[in-house]
Amino acid sequence: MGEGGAGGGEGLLYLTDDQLRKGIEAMFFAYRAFTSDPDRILAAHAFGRAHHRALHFIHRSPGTTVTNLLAVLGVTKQSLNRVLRTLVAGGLVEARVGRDDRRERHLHLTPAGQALERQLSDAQRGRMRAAYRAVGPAAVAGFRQVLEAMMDAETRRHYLRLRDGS
Amino acid sequence: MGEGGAGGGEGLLYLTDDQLRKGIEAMFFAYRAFTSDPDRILAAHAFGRAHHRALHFIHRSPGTTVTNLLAVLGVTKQSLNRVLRTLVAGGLVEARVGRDDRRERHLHLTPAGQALERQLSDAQRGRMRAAYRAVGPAAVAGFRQVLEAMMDAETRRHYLRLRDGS
DNA sequence: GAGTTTATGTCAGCCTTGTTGACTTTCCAA
DNA sequence: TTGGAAAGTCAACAAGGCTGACATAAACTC
Repeated sequence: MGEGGAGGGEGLLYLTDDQLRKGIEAMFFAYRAFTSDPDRILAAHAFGRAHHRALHFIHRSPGTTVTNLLAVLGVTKQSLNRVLRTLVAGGLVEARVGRDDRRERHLHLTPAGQALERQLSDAQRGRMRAAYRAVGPAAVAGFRQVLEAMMDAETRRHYLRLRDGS
Repeated sequence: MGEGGAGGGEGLLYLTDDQLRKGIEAMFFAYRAFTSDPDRILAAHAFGRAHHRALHFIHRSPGTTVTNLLAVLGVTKQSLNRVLRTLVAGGLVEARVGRDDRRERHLHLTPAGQALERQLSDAQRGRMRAAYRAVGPAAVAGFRQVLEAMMDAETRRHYLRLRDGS
């Protein structure tokens, strides 16, 4: 019946290649906007996007270990280590030796780190809030549902643990 | 009344900092998944994400010029030129001198370029289709609405021109 | 026809952020 | 006491951004 091979006609028009393509392009353009505000702030501090990610998740899970952060961020320890080193050197992050297991480093934001994290997340939330307000709660619910359905199982685990309170 | 300062109580709970934070984290994790399938394919061909973006938009707008592609992708000409050079050298893209204005290069995918683009977009659409199917058309509509509301005005212009047919 | 602007390409160099591989130190646990 | 996990370090490399400077051809303008 001309629905692009989906057949049946029970309202599957939203699964056509054309609709999927529009969703793909929307993700590309929106993600660029999504990172643009923090990027501007970071540039002024001589930090990059990787530093923002580290600050965000340390803020979310104070006292988290390097290994845990590694799993959440999905990068190598060498890559993360370089970022953490500059954050510690810059006085934004403190790496405390673990009490129970003294091999572990528990990561915390310093007051300066909290200030920058706040500045970055304020900017990012500002854009998100404007978008949410413009489209209303029903659209927002759909937005989150699609994003969650796109994640890999492993990634979703990390996401849900954060979403539902660590 | 305890709605995080939004006040009024007319169902503004979806605008709390906590809800916004969940949306931000969902964007981060979903975007990583979103790019993971093409990234795997590209790695096997010794290409990167930048090549994928160029292939995608040349496929979408056959005969587009370098300047136009520059505006859509939002990168410098030096950066794009490096990518285009390898795509032309690899026989995936053809740069034809313009008829009316012979300074312009009109970009087209070769059959090999079309084949790779198809492989990449099939993978990306596959993930998107599964997510769409899992949540249904209403959620998908909300997903697109939020993404479009997040874009900068300038970016949205490019997006809409593509969305509604170039 | 001369001068300016536009479209494109190119060279050189820099930065961030990712990668792999090899190795060391620390230290918990069997 | 020994094996292995956690953490850190060094070296080298690549992708893909960036800036600045410059070249060329073509189109446009006066």
